Amino acid sequence: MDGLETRELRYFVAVAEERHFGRAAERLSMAQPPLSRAIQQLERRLGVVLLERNRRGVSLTPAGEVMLAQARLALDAVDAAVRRTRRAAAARSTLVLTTKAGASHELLKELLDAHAARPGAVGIDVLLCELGEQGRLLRDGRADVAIMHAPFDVMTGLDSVEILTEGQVAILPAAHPLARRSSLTMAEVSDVPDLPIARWPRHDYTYPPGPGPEVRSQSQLAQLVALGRTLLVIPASSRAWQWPEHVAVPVLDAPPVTTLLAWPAGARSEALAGLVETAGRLRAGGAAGSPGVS
Amino acid sequence: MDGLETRELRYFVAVAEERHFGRAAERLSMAQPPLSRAIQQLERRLGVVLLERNRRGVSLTPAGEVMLAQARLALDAVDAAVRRTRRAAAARSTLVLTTKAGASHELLKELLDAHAARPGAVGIDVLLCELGEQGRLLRDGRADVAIMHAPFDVMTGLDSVEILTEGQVAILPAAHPLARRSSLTMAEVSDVPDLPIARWPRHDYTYPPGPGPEVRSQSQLAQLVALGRTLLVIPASSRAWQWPEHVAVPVLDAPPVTTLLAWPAGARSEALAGLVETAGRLRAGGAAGSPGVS
DNA sequence: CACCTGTGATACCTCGCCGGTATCACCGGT
DNA sequence: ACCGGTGATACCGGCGAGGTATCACAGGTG
Repeated sequence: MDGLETRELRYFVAVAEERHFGRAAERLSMAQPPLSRAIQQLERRLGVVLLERNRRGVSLTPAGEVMLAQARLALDAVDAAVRRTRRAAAARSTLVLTTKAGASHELLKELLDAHAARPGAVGIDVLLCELGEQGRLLRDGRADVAIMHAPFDVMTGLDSVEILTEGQVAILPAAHPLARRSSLTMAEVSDVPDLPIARWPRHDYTYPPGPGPEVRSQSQLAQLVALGRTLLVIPASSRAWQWPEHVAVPVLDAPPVTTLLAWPAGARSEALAGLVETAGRLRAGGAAGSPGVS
Repeated sequence: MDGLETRELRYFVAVAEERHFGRAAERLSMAQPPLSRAIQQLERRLGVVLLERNRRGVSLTPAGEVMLAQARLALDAVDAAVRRTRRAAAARSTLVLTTKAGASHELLKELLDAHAARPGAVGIDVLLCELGEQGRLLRDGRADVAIMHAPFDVMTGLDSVEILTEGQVAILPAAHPLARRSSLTMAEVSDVPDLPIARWPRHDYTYPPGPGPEVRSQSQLAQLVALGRTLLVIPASSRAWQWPEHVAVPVLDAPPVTTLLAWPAGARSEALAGLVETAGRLRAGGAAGSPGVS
């Protein structure tokens, strides 16, 4: 009746992402015909058509979209099982903490120092990641705990404790007229003709239309900011973006950003509980929860 | 490098749960030798010893315990992928709502009526389950939404909206001395010699020690209550437990029970959002969140 | 309009590995 | 010493995963 091996899920994800059997087969290091057959078998077993075979590659049916999202989650869960089991077997266990490169420098340092000061605290490995990759890393077991930022990061499936809430500032070239202002509004910064806001790729790797430059990474964006080609609205504490030739002006009506310490819902470990308690103590902001130690 | 087919996870879970290769093989409808080999191969690929082979069956290493928990989650995620994809393909989609049999009768009826009154509301199938099975059903895709009760049910990985908070009552035989009281305390009901509180099995199927009868299902417990062999502390609205020959006495210091409508974190569907909104409107208690519709 | 190109599907074959049977090695309790 | 029950090993057979060759089809393109 059921079954569904991870192999089939991996195949489907490859085809769904590449939208092309040939490229997917190449990515999977296999020939195209068995891949076609495997997908057909998957569709037969599910009793559901997942792909529309067009003349130029394939496209996803609505059910296929659901399958893609669910298959990614399931594959992440399998990866997490492997990683967490391996780490559980390693004698000296450490916590892997992941955070967006450049964000919350002082806060992270403070947290690590406070944690290291605890008697019997386990070591913490810091794993820097891009953009909103923290959730993925937590879900597939590459990380145990993450520093994330509401309302930007998707927190579904994660538990978290609040560390810090702060306002946002606009980063502008010092010579720009707006740089002399003591404060700004979102309406003002979102429509500055000579400093259009950068555009990030969507999930399908295309870019939304607009005048701003296209960027794919934080370092590209940093370069553009340094060149005075775009402006940025970021949490006040993100020092990594601040150069001498730029100024930071508070944006009054930008939504406040909350820095959170997050972990996979249901995680149960002594070490994690200790770190979360340390974080909660660091800033006695309202705790949203705490990892259970059964 | 990695791989890990769900077959291997299923095999491991069977052996870990049965703590016996032979019984696990029988449960899997296969012979014992290939099962042994598959587990050995799994351990080799992970580079981790998961099982201690004792003379009388097997026991789990600490890493094996981690693997068991993670493998269950991963297998649930795979099942969920299948179920959600099939349901996405079914033209006329319905929501599957699950709830503990017997709990929150009136509330559920009210919710279903209110939902049915909405224009364009999708159908709702009700799936009755045992004990704290709701979370499992949500995680493996057999249900889309559940009625759960804090602080009893584990809410990790789930989003929820509060529907109702209420006190708890003790259910006693009408003839019992305590039944004439207008209220009771936990201290009083937890130590009634002739009505010892029933004991539920732990996860390893053993029972905690104590004088109370051992029960494995709600219906067994109902039978014992009807026989006047045990007492019960339950939410005031759980009518299913109330017979003419019993009385309900409020227990003043019992923790209040909150009835919640819960769904898998990250679920995104128009139909679910509608139901959640209806539930939130039903009782304008504080909403803990709402499912995103991207 | 014939032809070439690039797509996924089909036909057919091979061989790896998954599972079955038979048996062993080990040990604990009579 | 013996027997029963455990998991491990040896060996074998068949299914199915994957490879190669090829087809069917639809668009461009001269």
